[in-house]
Amino acid sequence: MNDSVEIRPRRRKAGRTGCAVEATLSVMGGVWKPVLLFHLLEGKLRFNALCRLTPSATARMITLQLRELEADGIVSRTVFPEVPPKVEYALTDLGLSLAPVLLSMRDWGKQFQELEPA
Amino acid sequence: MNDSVEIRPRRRKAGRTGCAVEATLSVMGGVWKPVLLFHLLEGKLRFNALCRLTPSATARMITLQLRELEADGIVSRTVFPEVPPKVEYALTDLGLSLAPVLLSMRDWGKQFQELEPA
DNA sequence: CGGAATCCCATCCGATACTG
DNA sequence: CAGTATCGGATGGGATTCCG
Repeated sequence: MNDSVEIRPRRRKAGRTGCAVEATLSVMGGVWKPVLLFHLLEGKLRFNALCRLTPSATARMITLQLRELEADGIVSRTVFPEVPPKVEYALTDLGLSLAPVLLSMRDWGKQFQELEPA
Repeated sequence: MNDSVEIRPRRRKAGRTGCAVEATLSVMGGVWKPVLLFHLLEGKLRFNALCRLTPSATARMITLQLRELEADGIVSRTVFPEVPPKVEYALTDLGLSLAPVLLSMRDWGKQFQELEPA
């Protein structure tokens, strides 16, 4: 399956293109990462719980996004060796430091939803 | 060119999927919108100025993103009828209300860049 | 339960050329 | 200067199936 060729795609694309905002986006860019992180603000969650909280994303996408967040040190993944399997995701300290960003996004979204009757 | 068929793609996808964060992302989601908006926080900018401030994006993408932001009432576009042409982009009041989100993103990115020597 | 692998089509987006 | 038009390759991501 693996041709032993480390692909490593466009990761770290905008690590420091000069703009601090791009650095943030290199970590939490994408449509679902902020949503996943926001849900994790309230505490650790199992995989299926995250799926239920994010119905607009497929399980596949949630897996991929979580893997990237894990690789960036934003979330931790704990596997409990039991049957049936149980995996818990939680924010790391670094992930927790994103709280101000996530909360301001939630606040703005709440305001926006109120003035958008559509 | 136009078959008079309003396509209107996946816009308004996550207007109110229940999660306020998704509502915010439906407006400022995407890789370059936050960057463009952040630059506009400091005042109105001409098209080429935005291009210079966002070298990682092509002019084409900047145009498209600005058009979406304009349609969502986040930025305004002012054309000056002179030669050579001159177009200025600025935040609307609604766009300005995104400042807390943009600033917290900048703050986090700055911190992140400092502890990332790479 | 929590994934990984594969298929495969829709779209994104860069490059290029042209315009008022 | 500030775009638009078009093409074509790359990518994204949904659906499905299978596995420990």
